Amino acid sequence: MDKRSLAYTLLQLIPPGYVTTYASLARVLGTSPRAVGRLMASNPDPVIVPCHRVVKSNLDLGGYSMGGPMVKRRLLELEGVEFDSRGRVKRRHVILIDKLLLEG
DNA sequence: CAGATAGGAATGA
DNA sequence: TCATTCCTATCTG
Repeated sequence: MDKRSLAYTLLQLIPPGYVTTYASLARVLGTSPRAVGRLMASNPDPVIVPCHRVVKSNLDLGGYSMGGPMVKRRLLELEGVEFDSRGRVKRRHVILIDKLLLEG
């Protein structure tokens, strides 16, 4: 299984109202966070893949191709994700998927 | 090979 | 907490 497919599969484990981080995905994939960003940026199916549920490790939004970060934030808010006054995702919405796999 | 990226971690204040 | 600095994997030319 190539890393791109695996990344997509992992994203499907993140339910609406939650997000994960580039670093967390990168640890599972065995690559770098930047490479994960690459995978998303060159995403052929940005609608099928919920790539808006991936944010930076410091809980900043990160980038988004389809309309910019503003659109990304709207999508997350629609799913129930809350932001603080500085535009960061609140902690209770964050799922570190690599830790999830370790505990499970 | 050189440059650019939807990032991260260590460091210092 | 913030800004600075350096690092990484992958893509493009």
